[in-house]
Amino acid sequence: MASEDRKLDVLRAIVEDFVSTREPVGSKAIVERHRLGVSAATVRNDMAQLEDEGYITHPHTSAGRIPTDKGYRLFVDRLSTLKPLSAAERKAIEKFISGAVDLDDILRRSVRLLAQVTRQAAVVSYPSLSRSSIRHIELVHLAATRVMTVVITDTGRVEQRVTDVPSDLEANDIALLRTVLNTALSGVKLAESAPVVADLPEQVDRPLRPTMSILCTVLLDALVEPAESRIVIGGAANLTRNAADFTQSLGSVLEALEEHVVLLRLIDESAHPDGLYVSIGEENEVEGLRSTALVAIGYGEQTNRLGGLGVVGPTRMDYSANMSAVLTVARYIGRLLSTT
Amino acid sequence: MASEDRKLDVLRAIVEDFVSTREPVGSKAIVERHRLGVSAATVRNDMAQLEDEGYITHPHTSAGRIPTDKGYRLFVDRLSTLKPLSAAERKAIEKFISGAVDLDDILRRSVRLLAQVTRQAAVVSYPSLSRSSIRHIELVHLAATRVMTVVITDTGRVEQRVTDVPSDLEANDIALLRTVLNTALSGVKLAESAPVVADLPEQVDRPLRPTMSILCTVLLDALVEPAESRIVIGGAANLTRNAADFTQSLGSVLEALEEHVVLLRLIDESAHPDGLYVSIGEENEVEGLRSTALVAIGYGEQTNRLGGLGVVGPTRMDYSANMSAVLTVARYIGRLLSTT
DNA sequence: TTTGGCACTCAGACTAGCCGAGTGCCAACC
DNA sequence: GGTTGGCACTCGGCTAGTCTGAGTGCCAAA
Repeated sequence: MASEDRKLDVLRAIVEDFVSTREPVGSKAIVERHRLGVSAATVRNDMAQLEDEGYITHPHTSAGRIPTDKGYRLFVDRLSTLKPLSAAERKAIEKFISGAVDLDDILRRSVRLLAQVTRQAAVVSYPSLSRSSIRHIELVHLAATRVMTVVITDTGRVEQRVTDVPSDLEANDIALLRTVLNTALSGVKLAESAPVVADLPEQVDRPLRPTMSILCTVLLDALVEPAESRIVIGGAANLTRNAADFTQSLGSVLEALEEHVVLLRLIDESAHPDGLYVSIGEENEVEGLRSTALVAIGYGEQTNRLGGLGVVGPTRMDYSANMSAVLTVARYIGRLLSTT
Repeated sequence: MASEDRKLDVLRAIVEDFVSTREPVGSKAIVERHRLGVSAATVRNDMAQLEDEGYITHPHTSAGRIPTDKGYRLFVDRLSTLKPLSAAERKAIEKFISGAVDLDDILRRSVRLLAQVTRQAAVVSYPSLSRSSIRHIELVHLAATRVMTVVITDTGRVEQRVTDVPSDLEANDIALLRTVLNTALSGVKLAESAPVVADLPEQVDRPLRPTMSILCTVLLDALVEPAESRIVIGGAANLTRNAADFTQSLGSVLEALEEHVVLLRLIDESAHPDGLYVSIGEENEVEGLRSTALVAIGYGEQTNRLGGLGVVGPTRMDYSANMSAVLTVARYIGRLLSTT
């Protein structure tokens, strides 16, 4: 029975070499590039076992080995170490993102940066509405029977809706409604806002109730996580560099990335701030991403997760580097958004 | 000398057949598929002339002809007719876009739709800030010395900024500032707002002036077209279907599409509401799009152009169909945004 | 358990030959 | 003069055959 430790070393060598060379790696190449202290024949025996156990395969008889999804999984779980980013890289991240003027800009810059650093496609989700709380509600009187409702959350997200209301409104009606809304809703978590909103029409004088009812409908619509929730994507061009790696067509990967709703759910459900989430190849729940790997993490604080971000690339990716990049960017924008 | 008219017919046949079959088209194929009333030999003579004049080329000796950029140009300018969309298609467009809840949603839906109908990558630019006018400015008191400024334009675009102000503010200070800002700025075109803003600090009592100055700085920042202006892209996956058509790599096309600043300038400068803009292959000013064709148009009204939209695809595209799709969607959202 | 040796496999690269779509040109025709 | 049929010619793409070498699997010896 071969030494378990050495077998893992062999697997690590295969993953690392395959990631950097893109070529199936043979026994000879391994003994040459890694000082394992054993001969090629021994490595071959180990490789045969690794293959039996499903960690690596053969593209064909006379080729070297490549890791399977299961092999990458083991590598990520047990063999990889986070490569901390260089001080210069951290500095660059900080500098680039901190130049942002608003939430949109922060996220746009983050995704761009992440794509650049990892050389993969990057995804950042907007801070989830339902976990943030209402900071302020503004009513803007556009015309006699036309009102714009603006909801501002503590994460800087702004939702607005325009509605027609049944009766002409005076300036002080608007002021009153505004006061009632803010008194009732300021500081309330969006997830807990529905019952509060339902109760609002009761709190105003009879003549304003129909108007308030309509506003409440609008609010509920704006406060419930919108069906087409927001996500930003960048660096899709990076996928073409590795197009050959996708057993599915590059097209279906791009399509999957454009399915914002699905992608958002993926990122938001899987990525918690306390730990990196890695999904490799067939493990992936999203059909179109079955030939890719996803490295994702939430941002925000343990107790108050805001959103998530990650990178999508070929399963043959530098997990160590990408994991640290994702982690670093998430920590940074988490801090940034928590203190805004 | 061959008949000029027939030569154009031949060019049209070549473009149409090449677009639909993706194969270089030969003289025999033309006489079979199009009733020109002449023999293959005659067509060959015409083709030789068209080639001399630079409208078509040979991939190699024993292959059929394909149009050059110049050939497509002639086709677009003189030979193509708009294929009006079917009533059902129009209905679908209207229905899908009118379900949108806000500006973001309108544009997101438009781009998606355009990509779907044309089966190309689609681009829609946000209504340009500088051409719209201010509908309302809202100040939100976040904390004693912290204020959020929200600018709402008549095109539904909302810009917000958070700032610290030098002195503690009372509720009625905010109310006063809000009134002054709105009195001065409501209805003012953004392009003409700078001098008005500069004058504002004078209009409030001395104690509030420093605060007003800061707010004015913020306003100027928000009102000047932001460097990274907004654009929405969809259907990039469609590009992969035609990847073989791009002499440059698909990657550089995707990269060009991610250069939002450049793309925005392209769309906004070239696309006027009164006419379709078509840029074919080498004509394109953007390096990364030299192997693609762009069909774009502005939306809004002649006198008040809001933004632009278009599709990007291979030069071998169905110009007629794409031009009508672009036109129809532009008209529709132009109307929609002008009446909001 | 490790190692060197050896027969075996097979993708990829290279070559040669064939096929046929399509051209260019020319002489004849209307 | 423009149009046409005929014909020789070109050349990319396909197929089949061959060769090579990297890499394996297995075995017997250390």
